[in-house]
Amino acid sequence: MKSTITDVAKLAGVSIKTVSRVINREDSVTEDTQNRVAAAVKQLNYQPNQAARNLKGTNSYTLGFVYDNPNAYYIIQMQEGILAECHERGYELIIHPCNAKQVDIIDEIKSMAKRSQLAGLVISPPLSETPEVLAAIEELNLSYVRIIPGSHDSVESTPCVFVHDQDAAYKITEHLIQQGHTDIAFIGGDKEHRSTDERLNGYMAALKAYQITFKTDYIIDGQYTFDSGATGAKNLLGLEQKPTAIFCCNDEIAAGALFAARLSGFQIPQQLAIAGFEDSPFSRQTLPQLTTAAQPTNMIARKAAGLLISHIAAKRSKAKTIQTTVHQHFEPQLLIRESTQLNSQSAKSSKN
Amino acid sequence: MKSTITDVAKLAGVSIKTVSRVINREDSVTEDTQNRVAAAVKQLNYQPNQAARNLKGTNSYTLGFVYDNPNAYYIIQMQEGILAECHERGYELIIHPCNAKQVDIIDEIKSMAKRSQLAGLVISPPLSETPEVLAAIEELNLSYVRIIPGSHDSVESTPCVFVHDQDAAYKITEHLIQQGHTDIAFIGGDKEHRSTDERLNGYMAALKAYQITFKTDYIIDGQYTFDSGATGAKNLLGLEQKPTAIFCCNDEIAAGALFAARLSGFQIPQQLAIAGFEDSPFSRQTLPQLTTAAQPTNMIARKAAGLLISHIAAKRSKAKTIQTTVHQHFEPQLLIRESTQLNSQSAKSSKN
DNA sequence: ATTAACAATGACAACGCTGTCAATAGAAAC
DNA sequence: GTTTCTATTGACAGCGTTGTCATTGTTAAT
Repeated sequence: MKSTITDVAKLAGVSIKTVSRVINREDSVTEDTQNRVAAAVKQLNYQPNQAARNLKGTNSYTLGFVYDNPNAYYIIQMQEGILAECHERGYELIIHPCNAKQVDIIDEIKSMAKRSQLAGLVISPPLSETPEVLAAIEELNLSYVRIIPGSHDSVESTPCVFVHDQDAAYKITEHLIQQGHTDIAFIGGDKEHRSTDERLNGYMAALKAYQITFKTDYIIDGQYTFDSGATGAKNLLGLEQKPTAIFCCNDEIAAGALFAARLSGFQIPQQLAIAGFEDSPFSRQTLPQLTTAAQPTNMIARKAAGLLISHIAAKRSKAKTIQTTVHQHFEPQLLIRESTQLNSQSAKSSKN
Repeated sequence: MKSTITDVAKLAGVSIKTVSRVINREDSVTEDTQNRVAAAVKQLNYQPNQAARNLKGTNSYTLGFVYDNPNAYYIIQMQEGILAECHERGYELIIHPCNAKQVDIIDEIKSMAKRSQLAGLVISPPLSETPEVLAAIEELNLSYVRIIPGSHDSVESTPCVFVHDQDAAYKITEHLIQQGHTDIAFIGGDKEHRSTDERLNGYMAALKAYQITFKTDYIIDGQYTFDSGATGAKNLLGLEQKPTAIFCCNDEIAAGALFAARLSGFQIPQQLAIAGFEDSPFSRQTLPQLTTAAQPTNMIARKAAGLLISHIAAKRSKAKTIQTTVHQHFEPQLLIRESTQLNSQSAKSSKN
């Protein structure tokens, strides 16, 4: 039933080593031989045994994904992207949820990396922003990619995928401006998260570009929670000069703001436009649905995994020039829905 | 740096086989020897190499988790539970998201099971309710556990963890009754999901137990969506004799119902009580927060993985009596929050 | 024509662990 | 005291793959 490299070799009439060569795309194999082997592989439905491949100490075909993030939706997207890439490139993935605040987090990561003989690690925010964690991995001499909000100006010599929150925030703000708004407020997320700053910067940049002077009253500190959005909106709507639009730092905040505003009798979007950020399920679980910005998390994760695998391969083949830094830009997508759009067909809401 | 079983054996002054015995908790090892080995393991910070363990064809220490579920929150909980158990018992986990509607799903599962040399599979709903998938796994002669809504009356001879949605629904309904309600409506989820029926049964049972005659008007078909909740509530509140409480089949529906009710000017919970189901993040993202029922998904998953591992171990040791069927009951937890509770301190809402 | 160089392939060991079976030692039975 | 049993331990092969190095055949250089 289960075929091994030996079976393939026999069928193809070559040695197991040659089969191995074909599998691993090494050079020095005749095209003819390659074809014969490929045919045999197909016929026997042969799958290399991962355990055996990993055993030969030198290299491994297992990646790790370490995360600490309360947002299940984000993680699942991430994970599925990484898995897709791993699958395609013949790697396995070990997933490791953890708690950044835990004392022995460093040991834990080290221990898992060792136990599973990882070839590399994919690290998502906020872990990817934690210097101690990065230092620990560096020390293990393990390859890794980080996914981080920001732009590549700031950054050192390790593979990274940058998520351009700032651009996305700019786009959203711009959209609000184009809808005719000039009194646009901003409700922020947790200050420790780099993303909050990024998004605020995008907001400011858009205002500036359109020569709208911003009011400090309109910038509200908050957290990434529903309550924070509700409170923020209540405060904003109690101002002398109310804003006509609110850009919320994520969808949860926006959902809270929307709820509070509607309860206070505001018509959305007629009297107040509200935009979120992230394209989480929350943005579709409101009435009306929220305009938001989507980062292609799945693709970002996939790209990150791809980068990592290539990096590992380069390292393996002792390439003199390992291209250590790789920049990757992802265009965020603006999802315009009913919460900001005045005219249009989408008024019939409710039935999707 | 990285120590192997040989290093441990040397340090402990025993053979590698003995170390192996201690690691795998086989019998026939003196307590004294065990201690010596354990000490050496600790001193060297030894971790068995998983790849090598898996290599010896006969058994593997890798489990698989196959899922197809749109609910990210549920999957993450599930996954973390399984991972915790795997970690504790020295197993690894390969995660495989998939699409049940895909044509070649069966082949896909077979292929992954083979490639990763899985020792067993954990299957969650709705895949765990799909006969073809189960048949395929059966054919692979692979151990597996299923997690399914229902009770053990119905079921065959494979390890299962049953999630008693009915009991939980009963509890919620009972809670509403105890709050003084008699006009209690029900908004259901998708009909294809077994859980919808289970929850409806619980609702009916509670009404019956308290001798409340139910009105067919009060039972609304729906889907597991926010919109469905909003529409359902609107209809219910348009009835001649309005219900004073609504039990929604999950939290998304409840969030929709809550939103619609508040917009129509109803005070929650004073004029209308609303309860959800699942304890998803949605239940905390409303104003007021939703009463709901929590299934301990994490623990359920953990238990399932534990069951599977034990089952595999039994099979391995050629135990004459493999206990094939295992029933496991989990007590759902009632989370009473502001959306149903009239009196009480929790009125101060909003600030958690 | 002879040699050197290179491209393509194969033989074989090794990776770290567990299964099998043999060896030892002490206890129990004769 | 000798034999049998049992509990504890160890020696060694082998899992499926890749790395190393040797071998073959072919082409280019002399």
